[in-house]
Amino acid sequence: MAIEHAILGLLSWRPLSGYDLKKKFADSLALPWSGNNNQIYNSLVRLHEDGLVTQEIQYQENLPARKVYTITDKGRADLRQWVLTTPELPELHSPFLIQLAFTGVLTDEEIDGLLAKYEDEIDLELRMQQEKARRVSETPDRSPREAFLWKKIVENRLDSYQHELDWVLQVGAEFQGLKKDWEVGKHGNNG
Amino acid sequence: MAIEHAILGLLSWRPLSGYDLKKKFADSLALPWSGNNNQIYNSLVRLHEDGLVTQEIQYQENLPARKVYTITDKGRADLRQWVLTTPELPELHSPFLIQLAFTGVLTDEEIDGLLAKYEDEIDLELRMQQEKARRVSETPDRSPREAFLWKKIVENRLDSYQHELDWVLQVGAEFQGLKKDWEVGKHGNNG
DNA sequence: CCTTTCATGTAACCTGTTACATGATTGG
DNA sequence: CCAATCATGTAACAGGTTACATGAAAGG
Repeated sequence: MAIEHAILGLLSWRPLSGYDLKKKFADSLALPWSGNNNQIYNSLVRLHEDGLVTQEIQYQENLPARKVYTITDKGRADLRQWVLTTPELPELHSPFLIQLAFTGVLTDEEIDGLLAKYEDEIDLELRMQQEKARRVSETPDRSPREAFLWKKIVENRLDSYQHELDWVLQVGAEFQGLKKDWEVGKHGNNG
Repeated sequence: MAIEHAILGLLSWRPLSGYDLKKKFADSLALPWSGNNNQIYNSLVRLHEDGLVTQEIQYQENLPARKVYTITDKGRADLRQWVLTTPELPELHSPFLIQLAFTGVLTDEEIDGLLAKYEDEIDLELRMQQEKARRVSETPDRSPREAFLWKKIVENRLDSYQHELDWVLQVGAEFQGLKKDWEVGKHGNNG
């Protein structure tokens, strides 16, 4: 499971608690998980059972106890092997494209509206992610090589939004241009 | 659920059986589902229960009976409403980026190897999808407007592979250029 | 003889989400 | 007084996959 290896990866940098990991995932642009408890706490139990991490309970004054996890040699070996496995293809989940596929029943204007809404959403999301990327550095105290790769990973994600934005702008523009042809073609209007 | 609306969308074109739908999904570049039985047959049961489709059993000589589903007015209304809902943002699932994020333990050459493998895979997939796009037309007997939109949907998917390919080529090239700097920076090698 | 096509359906599993549950401490 | 932070965990659900199960007919 990828999230277990992502957890192992973060633990290979320094020991962390479940709560720490949760925040890392929630704040990260590079690690695309929501940081929900279920996955993290259950993954940690499995990693512990498999001997890939060790657990140390730290009792604190005035605060709940923390379970701090440290990667083991077995864990490092497992991580290394996983990182070297043959890469999988990326998958794009775009519910909007499905919607667009079945707009046959809509008017040209309704489709214009949908495209415009989608454009606004992508644009907003892109700006927010760019802003977030500017604020937080995800690779403190890491090597220049790792800093470079993480920058490229974040770029990949931001570029895919930019690419989507470019696409919708172009579709919108071409759609405008073609509307007249369609009107001529059918000598009437649609609905 | 999006796949139920995709099914409803296809049924809005013409009545189809579960088996027909399965093939449509399996062959489609625009509809990103594998076409597994579980989803399709269960979705059809739900759509039928909700009165969005009607079912007609067609008995055949020398072949199993077909259950052919036809969209109802209620189904068309439901589809129209869904198509008009506010678009959701696309999600990119890229396990490779997670792998790359934790390559700290690898040598520069091992990372080169990973990038090259990923490039090959994306390139191969892109060619296969392009070939498939050339072979099959997914919008027979549809309006020019719908043909245009479906072309754009397929373009979106192909472009996202092309974009990924461009990205990995650039990362690979930059990585080559920086290797020397890193060597100089640490006056040694890594592993 | 074996594989593919036709056609329907079920079972088991994996990954991910939101929401619920508990409970002390700190800060506005 | 209310919300946020710390910290762990569980439950219910949604969406997707592969594999199993059945069985006739056609084609190489």
